Parts: sequence; C-alpha cells; structure tokens
Amino acid sequence: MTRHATPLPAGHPCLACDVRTIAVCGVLDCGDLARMRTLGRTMRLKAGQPIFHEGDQATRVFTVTSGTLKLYKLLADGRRQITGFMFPGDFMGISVDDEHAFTVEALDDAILCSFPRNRFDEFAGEHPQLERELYRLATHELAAAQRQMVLLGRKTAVERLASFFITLLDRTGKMVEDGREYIDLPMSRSDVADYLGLTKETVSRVLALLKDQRLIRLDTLNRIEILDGGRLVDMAEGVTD
Amino acid sequence: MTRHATPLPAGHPCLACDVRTIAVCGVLDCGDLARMRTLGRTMRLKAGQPIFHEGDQATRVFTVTSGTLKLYKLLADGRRQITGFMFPGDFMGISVDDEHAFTVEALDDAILCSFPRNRFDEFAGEHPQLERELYRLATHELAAAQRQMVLLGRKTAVERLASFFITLLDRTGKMVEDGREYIDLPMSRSDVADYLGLTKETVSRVLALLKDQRLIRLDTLNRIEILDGGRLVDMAEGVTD
DNA sequence: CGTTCGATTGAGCTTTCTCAAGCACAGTGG
DNA sequence: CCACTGTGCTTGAGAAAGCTCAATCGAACG
Repeated sequence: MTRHATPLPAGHPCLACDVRTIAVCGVLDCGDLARMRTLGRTMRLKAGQPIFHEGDQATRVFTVTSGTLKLYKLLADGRRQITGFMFPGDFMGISVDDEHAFTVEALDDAILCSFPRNRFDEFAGEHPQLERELYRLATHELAAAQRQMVLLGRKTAVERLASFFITLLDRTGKMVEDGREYIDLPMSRSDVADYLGLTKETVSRVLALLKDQRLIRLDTLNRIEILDGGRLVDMAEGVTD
Repeated sequence: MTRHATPLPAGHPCLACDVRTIAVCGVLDCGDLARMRTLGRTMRLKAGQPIFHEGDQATRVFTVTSGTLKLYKLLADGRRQITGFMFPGDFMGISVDDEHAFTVEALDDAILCSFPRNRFDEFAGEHPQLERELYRLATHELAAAQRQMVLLGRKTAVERLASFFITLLDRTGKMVEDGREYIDLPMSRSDVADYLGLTKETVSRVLALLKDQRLIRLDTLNRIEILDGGRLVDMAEGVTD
C-alpha cells in the first residue's frame, strides 16, 4: 500500500503485463525486471469487487495497473473508516503477521498485477535495492498516515475537504484542460465521507459551500475544477487569514 | 518511530550504553552489536525538552532507553495532533526526504541513544537482517496508524479512551500488583486529548464516566487501575451489547 | 417515460467544544 | 508548620459543529 514518487503515465501497463511497474521501475535492471515478470499475473476487477478482506491471510502482494481501489476498516456496528485510496502505480504488499490489516475493494473497473507473497519476498531478499525501495515507500506511507491523523483529529469539515483536494492534486497529478485544473473523484460521496471522518451529508454541504465561495466548480458530479488552488492550500492548513 | 514486538525490560540499558537495544536485539550477533555500539552516544533529556522539530534536518536516528516521548504535528493556529508516544525500546529513525515529519518532546526525564543517520544507514545496508527488521517495524507502525485513523475518524469519546487504555496495556505491558492491573499515564490530560482528537475537558469527563461505571479507578492522577478489561475491550471496538 | 440510486437540501438534535469557575496537590516562603 | 501560589484537573453551563432522519432532486438506464 505504498506509492511511488512519480505517477504512472496513464495506461502504463504493469510488470506482470510484460512491462515494468512503478513500484520497482528505476530500482531494478532489465534482467531483474524480466525475472520478476515471470512471478506475476494479471487480475481484472469489476467495480465494487473486493480483492481481500481485513483478517484474510496475506498470500499475495499487488500493484495497481489501472483503476482505483479503496482500503477500509470496519467497527463492530458497521461504522467504516477508509484508510486510503490506491491509484495506478501503487503497491499493496504491506501486511502484519501475514494478515491483511484492511479490506480492499475496487471503486471502478481495475487491473492489478499480483505476485505470490513468498516468491515476492524471496525475490526482494535477493535485490537489496528493491528492499530499500519498499522501505522508503513504507516510510512515505507512514508520513501520509500521520498527516491524515492531523486531519481526522483536528481539522474542521471545510479544512478536511480542502486537504483532500490538495492531496489528490499532488497524488494523481494535475489534469489541465484549456488551462483549467481538474480532479477526478472516482469514489462516491459516502466514500469521501468515510475517508474524512464525516457523513455524506456534510460532504455535500461543504462542497456547496466551497462552490459558493468560488474555490471549486462541480464540472460533473465526479469531476471538480479547482478555481483557487492557493486559497485551498491555505484552508487545508488551517490558515484563516 | 517503530517498536519491537517484545517490551524492553525495565532498566534495560541501550546499545550506546554498552548493551543491546530492543530494536536490533535478536537480529544482530555479538560482533555486529559491538560495532554498532561504537556508532552511538547517549543523550539525557529533561521533562518537556524537545529532541527535534517538524521540518528539522534528520541527521540522527534514536532509540529510547528510558522515559517517554510524545510525537506531534501542529497546524498554523496551534492546534496540535499527537501522532504517537514512544516508550523504552522504541526506535525513531523514520523520516521522509531527510526531514523530520513531526516534533518529538520528552514527557519525563528520558535517556536516548543517538546514531548519526548516514552511519546508521550505512551499517544497516551492510546488515540485511537489520534492514528487514526496520521494514517489519515500519509495517507495524503503519498498521497502528490505520487503527488510529479508525479511532479518530469514527469512534466516540468513550470508545477512544477505552481504546487508548487497551493499547497502552498491550504496549507497555500489564503492571500487576496484588492481582490488580494498572497503567501509567506519563502524559497530561491535554496530551491524551491531543492524541485522541478531543479536548482535555472531554477526557476528564469521560474518565469520570468510566470511573462511575466501575471500569477503571484513578489510583493517582497518572495511574489508572483497570477494573474490567474485558468490558473495556468491547467498548474500544464499539460493541454496544 | 418511469424507475432507481446517489446526491442534495432542510430541520431538529446530539455530542463535543468553549469558556469560566472551582478544586487539589505540590512547591515555596514566611 | 502552615498559609500562599501556581499549575493542572475537574465540573458546569451554554454554544456550535456536525449528525440523523426525512424529503426532494436529478442524472442514468431500461
């Protein structure tokens, strides 16, 4: 569940699909990539389909080729916290005591590459540079998790939405058309709410508010134009000004 | 900022103090430990003293020998989120792009062992089993961070306090005296609040509530007796029953 | 063209926060 | 030895942010 610094070019096929995946690109040479390729296989997921559930045995690791996934944990009564989203190029290999710590589900149709965990670990053991890269990815994940703790523990609803947009801009890369910046929201309002520790109603209301203040524009339900990124950054950090 | 599975025996001296530290004990042999020892030096901290601040250059890594530390991030207007506490045996070496992602401050008088980051990394590079252990620790940290996201995003004040006590029981090990279980709270009510995404007043009120329900007893302000651990575990997970 | 499902909007409510006052204990000085 | 003072903790009352429940809207699809 870690992500490479550079985004995967749209449509960039994954390692198992006979090309290199972002998570290892740059740290393995051609021969090693070829060897690793033989370990993987392609998985195609329909929207809404889960890959594994919290508590399942972690027998495989994955990289995302295309599509978006959500990671979440549930409480006994069904309350849900989405702990992250996965985009193309992301790596999902982290587990504790061989058990998955969360459920992963596809938001839209997605393609993954999957490797048997033991063979992947073995392969990593033989490639220190890959192992170091995995560690680096884990530390970046951890830093992101800490920022999310600040968001969930201390930010207002408006600040949470602003932070969310800024993070998406950074992560999925700006989409610019005719000089306008857009972000795609492949997830539902409920998903956004469960990621930000809010209700879907509050998400809707805050969107309306940001729209009224001309900071964003709802191009379509799932496509948002960023009208004032600078102001959003300030908001995200709690700068009242 | 990761923690070994087994707790450090009280008073167990650290690597730099001529003995082994928890973070590496079990993965290094005597000769390697001796070499690592030569890299470290001991640091003594007074209560309230910071080790480094968010954004500082990360030139050293640390292990905790004795005492307790808090890790936190601030928003522009001073709102604070404590992202974790460090106890004896814990390792603080994770940073992103050589910058510390949070501030670390001693809660009480503490002793640390500190290593120059570059020498430590170099040493780790020569000891794959140490590198693997650091990765394992990071993944455990990440799982803990995700549990904290559930707490901050979806749990009620009562559930947060119950979760906090259960986590402390697991982490610092049960202290049993005369067949009674205790936990120490080396941090202030404000610190607890900033860790759980609440205010100090709410923390006080919830403590009073749990006390009234005979789930805990305040032995002293900073020492809590667990009267009904089972019930607390249920509460922590949102089991209403 | 009707149905469905997610998104939006509204009204009232609950939990937690804020602000303020009172309390308890440790340290200090008379 | 005891009053004094400071600091952190607790308790109370009112306010506010966000939640719940319910109604309405609107785009997608058969």
